[in-house]
Amino acid sequence: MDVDERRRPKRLPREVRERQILDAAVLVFSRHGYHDASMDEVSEVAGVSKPMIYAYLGSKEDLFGACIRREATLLFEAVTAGVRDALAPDMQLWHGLGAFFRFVGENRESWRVLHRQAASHGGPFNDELLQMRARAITLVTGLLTRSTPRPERDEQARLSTEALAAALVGSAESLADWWLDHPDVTDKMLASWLMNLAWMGFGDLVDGKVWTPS
Amino acid sequence: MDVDERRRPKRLPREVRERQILDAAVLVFSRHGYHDASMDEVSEVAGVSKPMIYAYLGSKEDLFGACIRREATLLFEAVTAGVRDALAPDMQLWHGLGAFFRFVGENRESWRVLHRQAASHGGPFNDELLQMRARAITLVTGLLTRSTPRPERDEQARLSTEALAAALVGSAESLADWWLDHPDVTDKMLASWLMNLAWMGFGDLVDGKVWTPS
DNA sequence: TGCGGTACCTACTGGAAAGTAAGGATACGG
DNA sequence: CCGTATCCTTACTTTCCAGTAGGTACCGCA
Repeated sequence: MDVDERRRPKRLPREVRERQILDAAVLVFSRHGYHDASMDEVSEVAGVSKPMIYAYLGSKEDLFGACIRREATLLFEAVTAGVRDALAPDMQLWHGLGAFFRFVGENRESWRVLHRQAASHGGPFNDELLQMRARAITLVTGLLTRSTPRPERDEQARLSTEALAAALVGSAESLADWWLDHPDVTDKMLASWLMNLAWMGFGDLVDGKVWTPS
Repeated sequence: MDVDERRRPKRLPREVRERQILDAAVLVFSRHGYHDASMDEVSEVAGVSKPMIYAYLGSKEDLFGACIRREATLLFEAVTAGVRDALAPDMQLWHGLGAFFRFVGENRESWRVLHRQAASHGGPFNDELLQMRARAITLVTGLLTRSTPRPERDEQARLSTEALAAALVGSAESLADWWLDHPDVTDKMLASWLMNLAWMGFGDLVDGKVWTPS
């Protein structure tokens, strides 16, 4: 009876604690945003005292940066894993969108942190996030570029392609946000809708033409 | 010599001061974000002491809400003014996009406040912003709905149309953000690119088909 | 000229939260 | 059973900033 195991928190290796702390931080940041989240709350949710966080993960900014980095990497890996290089461009896009919405559906908090909170800073971790988005845009840009038959690409064409990639990435992000308010639809429906918009355009959709995976 | 007019701030009517304060607040909020913006800095930029702000505009949240409301209203009015009801759907969209990018180009700070800062809150003014975005989505949804020839609209079709409207609105927002990093392009180019994406889709664009205003 | 009201200020308070000091407890190798 | 590295805590300091108390200067009007 000398040791009550529920009250006595076990000593755990650093690696495990760091994961717990990061998990808690993602949750708290996603709920309150960067500034309204307090280190005290993170420590409470993580079940660890505050100095541990500072010892393991550094300052609040460092902690936030670590969250962003971890979640963004996971998301990016999920998307790239979904894209198979050998496929036709439209099918690549299709799989990429599918992987994206699947990830968001399974990791709501991660998505909130990435998209809402991280975007609203001038801080250093914002770069981290912008960089990740830039990689996504690059990915899509390459996909679009490869899908154009003739390679006479002047500066104008290159710019417009990148812009369209940015627009496409943005529409996926916004659709993911819209999803938060309409939880009844599935990830597959979203992917299919956006795919149709991106590949067919409203002009064709109005005429009843649709895109379907070949 | 009894009165140095430059040092002696004139007594101004409330209306004027409120405008000055709001202008300053939009600037400061757009630079630092909601939390890193201090009322002291707002008061300094506005050329007015802090208690004036509290007397006229209320708390910090109230002030921010007032900024959002003013800027969002301006943006929304600019867009709706650009859309002529009598035109064909594609032309309506075209004019709406043009008005949107023109506004963003002429009001960068407003845009930053609206899109970046306001989105990252759970607070009450976030509703203000979400509501404004919802109105934009509604506008586009109506436009798209009217453009479909046959009105056999089941729930599924209605949902997908709204989702596409959300995606379109989001892509315009993202493109506006992308613009901040690529200042050389013009508002007309952006509107044209996005119009092509939205109406023709990549499938047609790859084939060399383009949309042009009729 | 005095009275009320509005514009406006300096200088403070209170509280929240980032970050830290200093030490306690546990495992483990010798 | 002793040393030492690691895990972990309570309780504190410090800074920053939203919000306010209380008072001054100016205007219109009787």
